[in-house]
Amino acid sequence: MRPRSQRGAETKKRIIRAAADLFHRQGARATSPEQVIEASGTGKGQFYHYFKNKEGLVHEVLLHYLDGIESGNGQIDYNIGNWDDLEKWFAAHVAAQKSFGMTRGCPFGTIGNEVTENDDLIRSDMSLLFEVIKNKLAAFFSNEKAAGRLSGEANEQQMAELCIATVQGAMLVGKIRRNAKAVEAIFRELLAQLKRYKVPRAS
Amino acid sequence: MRPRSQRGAETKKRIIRAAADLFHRQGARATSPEQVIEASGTGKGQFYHYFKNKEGLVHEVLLHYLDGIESGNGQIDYNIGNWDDLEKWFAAHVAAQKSFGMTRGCPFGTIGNEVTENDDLIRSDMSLLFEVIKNKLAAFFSNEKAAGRLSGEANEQQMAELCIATVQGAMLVGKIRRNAKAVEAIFRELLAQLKRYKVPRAS
Amino acid sequence: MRPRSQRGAETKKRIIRAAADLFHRQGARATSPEQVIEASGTGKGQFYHYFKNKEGLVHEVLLHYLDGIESGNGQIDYNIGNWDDLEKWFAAHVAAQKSFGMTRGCPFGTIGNEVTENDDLIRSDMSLLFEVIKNKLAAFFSNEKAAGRLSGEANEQQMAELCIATVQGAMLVGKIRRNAKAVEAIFRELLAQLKRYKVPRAS
Amino acid sequence: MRPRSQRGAETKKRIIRAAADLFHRQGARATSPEQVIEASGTGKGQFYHYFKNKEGLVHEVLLHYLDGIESGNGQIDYNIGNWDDLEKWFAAHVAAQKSFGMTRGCPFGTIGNEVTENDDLIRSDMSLLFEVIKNKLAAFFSNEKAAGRLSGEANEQQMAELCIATVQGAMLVGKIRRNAKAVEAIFRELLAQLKRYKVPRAS
DNA sequence: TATGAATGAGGCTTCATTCAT
DNA sequence: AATGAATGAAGCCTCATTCAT
Repeated sequence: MRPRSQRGAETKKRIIRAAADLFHRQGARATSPEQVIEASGTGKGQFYHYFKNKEGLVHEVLLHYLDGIESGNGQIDYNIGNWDDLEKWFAAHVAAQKSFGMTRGCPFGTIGNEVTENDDLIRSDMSLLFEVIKNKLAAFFSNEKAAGRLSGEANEQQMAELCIATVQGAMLVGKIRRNAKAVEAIFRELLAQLKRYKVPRAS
Repeated sequence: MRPRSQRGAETKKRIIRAAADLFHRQGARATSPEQVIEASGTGKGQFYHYFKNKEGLVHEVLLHYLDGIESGNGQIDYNIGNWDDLEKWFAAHVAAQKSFGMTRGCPFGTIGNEVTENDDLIRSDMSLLFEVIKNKLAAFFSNEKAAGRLSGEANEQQMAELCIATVQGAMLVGKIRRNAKAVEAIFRELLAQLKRYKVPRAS
Repeated sequence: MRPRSQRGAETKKRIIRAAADLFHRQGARATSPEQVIEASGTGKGQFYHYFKNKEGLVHEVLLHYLDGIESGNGQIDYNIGNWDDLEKWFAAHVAAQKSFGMTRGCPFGTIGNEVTENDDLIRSDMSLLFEVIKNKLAAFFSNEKAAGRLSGEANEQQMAELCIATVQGAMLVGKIRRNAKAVEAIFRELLAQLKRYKVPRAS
Repeated sequence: MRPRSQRGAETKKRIIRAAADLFHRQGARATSPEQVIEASGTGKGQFYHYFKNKEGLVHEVLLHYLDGIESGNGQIDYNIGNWDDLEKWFAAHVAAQKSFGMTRGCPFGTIGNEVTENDDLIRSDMSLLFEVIKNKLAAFFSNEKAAGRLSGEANEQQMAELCIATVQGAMLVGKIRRNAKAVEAIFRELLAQLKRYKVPRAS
């Protein structure tokens, strides 16, 4: 048996994980606290003990995703050191989608899409999430540029943003079409485009 | 007073328009029939007289969008004849978003993102919608190719899909960031990439 | 084409017949005017043209049944002249039930059961219906008695009432059990009992 | 204040009792959850906390009746040891009906009559209910037979079924007619018939 | 830390009826 | 005689949350 002080933290984690899965499957709006409670095998009291309200849970789910990105413990590896890693990064997104039979989109996009004018907390969480990812991608492009392997014309920030936007849109299309091939084609096209910025190796 | 045969059709249109706006603002899931009823100035009975249920309304809203695309009466002009038109097409998306203070994403994506495993009707409507748009874009690229103005390497279908995915993702990012500049940058980057396929004019 | 003055009467009949079937299947309470309208292939206006309201329809359905009993045009023959006819009368009830796969009870009982304190019109219709049937049965017993074939101890009214009550109860049991055998057994028992009043023929 | 473990159970009982009364008065179909909630002095949430849905409530009401029959705590005593008890059993049904001014039928029949093809849960509950009652009655007849006080010709099961069916039908007729005398006459007739199976005492 | 009873607002839908043509 | 648009009350149920233990 674990030390008492950790039991609670585990319950909370269990709730967050159950919620993340449900949010991914059906969106946060369509997920009721009850469903999360049931899926996590907890009780109503626990839920409101650990989270102020449903919005608080969404917030923590997003922080959990953020942590996964920054710590490298998440589903997808955001540490991109070379073009191969970038290719794998795209591939990992399709793979994740395939693992759910192409019935889900990107977990971030699914939540982000639902924010409205009043959901400032969640919106800023999402904003941060995209920012962090952008920086990871931009860092790679910058490194390449610094090493003289990327054309001076390349705008690293813009390229990174394009990658994020395309991944979001492609996964949406993939879910709508229930078709992985479409997503792969989009990624292939984008990669082909980006690689045109590559500076040919001196022989 | 209107001829009898149009009375009903107008009420229905009014409901669809009110719904489209609410769905765009807050998503279909977060929009209750009651809100639509109120916004359209109708009664509960009328709502269910014209639509089997809420899903039926979403369906008809999507058909309405489809009609707007095909007839050219929609907000955005999908008839693209040259690179300028394409540029305008992207610009129109940002403009639309700006007109709502960057608080909304793409009306299609907003609905599409909410689709779950069981929403087969809506999913196939969305699928058709994207298909139609893709064909409009692909037709432009094909024409360019046929005219020898686009590299033989270009894959028109893939390019079109990339455009769609990027527009969807960019508008999502734009809504999350509440920032039009980001969207514009993404579109600029994408356009720059696509234009690289252009065959330089013979002098 | 029929003379104009009869077309309306036919529509009304069509509504009544559709309603009778639906009431039998699922009860009057569970049957909405809309269902009747749809089943009869009429329009809303017609319904309220011919019937004051839903209660009015139930009323007319019951009058229709009454007419069937009195005219002999109904499903079941209430003209009982000898013990064989009585036996057939019981058998006809089971047969009717079987024709619906034992999923329905007696059409009268199904409607009668639903009356509440305030349904005075329907209650008195039902009362009349039972009265008419009772008289048909009692008449038979009285004739038998007059002919010296039934014991002087026999109370014809009471016997008739017992028959009606048992038929109602048996058909309920039959529907609940989805079992014709049970109904047949009950009728067999009742008939055996009633026949004990028979005066043995002088040899 | 009550021990915690009983708080919920009492609320549930309160709902069941309120529902049983309303179902008896106006049928289950005509009774809305809201009416039950109001009559039981509970809230909507509690209703659906304790019952999956309205059908679940009907189910539990029937189980409650079943318990009343088996435990002997119900309104009517089903433990019949002699002919006097049987007579009292019939009398108790009329008495119950009278206590409501002959405006209600049998609580079981009222619910059972409303059953349709799709109400499998309720139908099987009703089936069980009738089965249990039948067994109680049949046991009495069997005992009498074993003791040589009932003719060997008597079919105990059939007699029991006849009793049940007749009670159901008679109470329906009683409610329709608003007349206790009619019910009493039917019961009198049935009893007279059944007693003819009695074997005369050896002198 | 944990449980689940309690609350009431609101979501989706059907109903019964009336009205205009 | 016929159609179907319009109305609003009500029916069934879920939601998000708080409270008592």
